[in-house]
Amino acid sequence: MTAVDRTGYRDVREEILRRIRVKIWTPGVVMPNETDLAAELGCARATVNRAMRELAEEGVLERKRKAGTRVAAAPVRRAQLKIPLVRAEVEATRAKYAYQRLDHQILAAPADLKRYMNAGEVVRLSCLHLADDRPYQVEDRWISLPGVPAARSETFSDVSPNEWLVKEVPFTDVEVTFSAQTATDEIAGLLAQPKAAPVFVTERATWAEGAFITFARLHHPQTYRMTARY
Amino acid sequence: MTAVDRTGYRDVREEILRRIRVKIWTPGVVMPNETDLAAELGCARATVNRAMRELAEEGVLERKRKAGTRVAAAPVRRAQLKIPLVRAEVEATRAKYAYQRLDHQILAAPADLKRYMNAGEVVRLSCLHLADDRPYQVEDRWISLPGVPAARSETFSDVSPNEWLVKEVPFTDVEVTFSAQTATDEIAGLLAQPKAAPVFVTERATWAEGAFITFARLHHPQTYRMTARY
DNA sequence: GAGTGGTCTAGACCACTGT
DNA sequence: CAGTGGTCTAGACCACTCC
Repeated sequence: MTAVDRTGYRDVREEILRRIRVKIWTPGVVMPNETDLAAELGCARATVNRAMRELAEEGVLERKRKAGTRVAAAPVRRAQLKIPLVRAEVEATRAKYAYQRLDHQILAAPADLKRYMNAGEVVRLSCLHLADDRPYQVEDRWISLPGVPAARSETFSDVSPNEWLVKEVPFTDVEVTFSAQTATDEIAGLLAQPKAAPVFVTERATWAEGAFITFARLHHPQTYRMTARY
Repeated sequence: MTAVDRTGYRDVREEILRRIRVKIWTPGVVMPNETDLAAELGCARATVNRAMRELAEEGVLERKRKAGTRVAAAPVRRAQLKIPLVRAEVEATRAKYAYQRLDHQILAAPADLKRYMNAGEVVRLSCLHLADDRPYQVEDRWISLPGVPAARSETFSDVSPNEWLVKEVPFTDVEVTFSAQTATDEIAGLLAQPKAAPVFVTERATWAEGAFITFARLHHPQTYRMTARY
């Protein structure tokens, strides 16, 4: 007895994608509206709405009130990038995670950070993250003391700034940027890479309710891969 | 007259985030269930559900049936990465886009692609994308002929494989990988970069309904930046 | 002005899973 | 087995925007 069950939003989603693949609906062309499609597929309008809304968020459909829903003509697909703690990232590979604080100072905000904060002091940190005792990531970090006063009395000798900040100032607004750069001699040395080796650099700026919190520059050796699906 | 309106899912979302920031709810601790929170905030359970569900998708909350909802203890935040066509990416910077096909052959699938396809022929392409007549991206691409038979008769002399494929085989499943690599002499030359310069490499493998479609390796000069917010 | 998506509600049943 | 989230429904009102 094939239990056909009810038409769920996943079914609607798959049916929509199928019709696009089979070219029943082609890019730029208006599809049926929610009410009609719901009637055709035998489900509530809300079910169709959820399916279409999520496909629109992923960049597959374009929706406009009154104008209706179309298959995206110039698709801008959206991939979800998972951003874990370094520790979790390392431990996910079954490697042993270790952390070393290399440098720790308090100083006036340097010119580099002018984009993020005009004045005030910062905690300046340099750290090394290891996987199975091999260098995994070099972290250069600046924490705004106006933004996070509690950072002044923290030494970061045992807890990485990443983990400390997540507990202290959770769920901030973040901007990440990825690029390929030439390692400085210092970074190359720390990562056990040849001089002028390419490094994968993640730069992360963080705000909480509009107030600047921290900026981090993370350097990975050439072997590093960042992956996403969509 | 302050129009207080109804409590929408965005309001619920903000209220939840506020309570986390103010540490009313802290990482690892169970929050009220949907029914109770809906009653407290004066809205329907479905409204709370949508807010909590979306926050869970972003990695802010962890939800389990029966166990309830908690603030994520080891937050794995999720950033949305927008992946446009190269043309759109270039034109978004108000630069003039141009495309050159450098090489075009049909050959047996090389060993590199064993991970994706065992046998059969492929279209092998090498292309250059330009922004204001300056090299922007070098594209190495392999298109599976078993997967996309129509590719055999296409020359790709005017239309980039990216754009052609999007129209021919829309909305596929994709895996993207980003890394920093050392440019080969050929790539460095095409990108007008010094020898052994670091390049930002995007590798993209594509399937449609389980069938392998194409693999592309995209090389960007060191100046390239990829950005996301969350 | 009219049609479309955007959202909310109240209620229901179900699926999963901790205890 | 009982509590929680997951989803569906039918109906409603609203906001936007094309015509």
